[in-house]
Formats: sequence, structure tokens, C-alpha cells
Amino acid sequence: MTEETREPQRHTGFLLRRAQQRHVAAWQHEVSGDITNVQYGVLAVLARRPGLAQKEIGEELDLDRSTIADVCVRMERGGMISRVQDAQDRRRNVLHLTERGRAELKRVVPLVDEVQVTLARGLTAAEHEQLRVLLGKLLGD
Amino acid sequence: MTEETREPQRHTGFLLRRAQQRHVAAWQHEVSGDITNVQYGVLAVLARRPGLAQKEIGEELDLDRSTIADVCVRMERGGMISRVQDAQDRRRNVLHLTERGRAELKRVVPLVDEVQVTLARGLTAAEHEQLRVLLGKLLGD
DNA sequence: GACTAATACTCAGTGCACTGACTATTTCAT
DNA sequence: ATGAAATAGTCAGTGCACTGAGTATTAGTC
Repeated sequence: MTEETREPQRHTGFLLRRAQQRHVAAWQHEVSGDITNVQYGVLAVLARRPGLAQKEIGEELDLDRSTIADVCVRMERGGMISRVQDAQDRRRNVLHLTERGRAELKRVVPLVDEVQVTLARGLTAAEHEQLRVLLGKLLGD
Repeated sequence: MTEETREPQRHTGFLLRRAQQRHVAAWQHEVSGDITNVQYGVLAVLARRPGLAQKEIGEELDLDRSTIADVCVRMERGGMISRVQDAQDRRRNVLHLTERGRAELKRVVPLVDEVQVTLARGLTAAEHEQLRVLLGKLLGD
């Protein structure tokens, strides 16, 4: 009756993985240059809330300590952010945008929406919105 | 009027990335052992279609040549598959499950559905199905 | 004030995922 | 039959993402 082995291609996780790959591909196509989607996230959060510590940025973007550390190291190396030990709490690295980081953010912002459009090319606006709602619900908001 | 910088956390791509992370986390929680979701995909495809080449498996799972090569190397090292040069076309590596691979697939199959359930805990069955439909549409099937 | 907990970060190791450059092999056109 | 194009894999390099172990610093308890 039931199939011996369900096709892995139908699983939700498989679809999510592929959709995420499409997003990365769309990003690289629309946004030229070295900056990645995750790095854009760091810039955008930091623009609103300068002086956050690595840990807090990581929480905003749902990245664990090691991952956000890696990202920050790369971004500091690329001259987009500064990382300075907090004088009040010397365990913390506080982060700020550099001029280059601010400029890069400004360059990228108008392109970001195009990436979403490209990604959702096969969906109507209503379907796209519903997809976001469902993903938000899956994530528990 | 419009915000200077839209919150990156609201973008579809951001939600997809987080949802995919949840899937990986659910997988690791439900399926103990070394096997990953992608590796399960290789096992499941190979069970139905033994003797496929790396390239073909990669196409099934939407992975590029380098990625599927890495995965296959690891799985061969782990004793789950065999990789043999095709006598007819010596460019190809043909893949087969080993006994260990077959056993591992058998172990994992019943757990896979639980992963999907865990992942979609916040959704009704109808919402879950709709999410799959929308993702399929986004991917262009 | 000293001991313990908790916190923030680093470091090493592993896996997925991509590009671009390269090798080997097969196929196709002339 | 040969030379060009296409195909399948490998290899090096980069980035995201996690775990587990370790360090330094702060905060809390006695």
C-alpha cells in the first residue's frame, strides 16, 4: 500500500533547502560585489542599533555565537564594521558600521527588494505574502 | 514616509534561511547518528535507481557537481555507498548502496516523517500542505 | 573576600553549497 | 581520422552553520 521509500524530493525540508538555495542564487545575481545576504543583515541591524555586541546581532539574525563571530571577522577584514572590546564589560565586542559599511548598505538597500521579487517570480503578490505568513508561523514568529 | 532601511528580518529570503535552519535542527534532534538530510536524499534516490552517476544524483537533489562530489566522498568514507568508474563511460562514477547504506536507510525512513511533523508543529495540516504547494510554485516545480 | 555561576567570545573540527580552473574522456563535425 | 566541443569529475578557495572545548571576565552567593 504505502511506498517503501517516500521520495525525499517531496519533503518540506527538501523544498526549504532548495528555496533557500534559490534565494542565495538570486542574491548573487542581483547584488553584485562581495556582500552576502547575511552580511547585509548585519549592516541593516547595525544601522539602526549601533554598538550592539556580537551576541545580540546573532540573536537578531538567528545565528549562533560561532557563526556570527565568523561573519563579523570577515566583515571587519573587509572594512565594513569595527569590532572593539567594550570598556564596561570586557567580555563583549561592540560593533559599529564604518564609512565603507554605511556606503555599502546604501548601495544594497534598493537591490534587496528586487531579490525578493526575483525569488518569488512564480508567485502572485498574495501567494508571496501568504508564504511569508506561513513561514513566520512555522518559525513561531 | 518610507523607512530608511527595511528590517532584514522580514524578507522572504531571511525567513527561508531560518526555516531551513530549523529543519536541520529538527533533523539532528530526531535522527540520531551521523547521517544528514542531504545524505538521506542520496540513499533514498539510490535505493530506487541504483547505478546512477554523481551528476544524476546531483540533479535529483538540486546540488551542483562539487557539492554532490563532496557528499559522495563523505558517504563512501562512511561506508554507505560505493563509487566505481563506469566501464562504458569512464568519465562517470556510478554509485550503489552498500549493505550499511541499505540498513541506514531502513533505520532512517520512519524517522523522516517525524522530522516534518516537528518542523511544522506550528502549522495545521492544511497550512503545511499549502506551504509545500507555495514552495513548489516558487521553485517552478 | 573567595568560590561558583553565568556570560561573551575564541578556536578546532565537520558539513553543505557555490565558483572558477583544471583533467580526462567521449562525441561530433568536418 | 583528426581537431573542437561537450561532458563528468577533481581540486582549491570562500562563506554559512553547527557542536564541543576552552579562555576571560563578570555577577552572584556564602
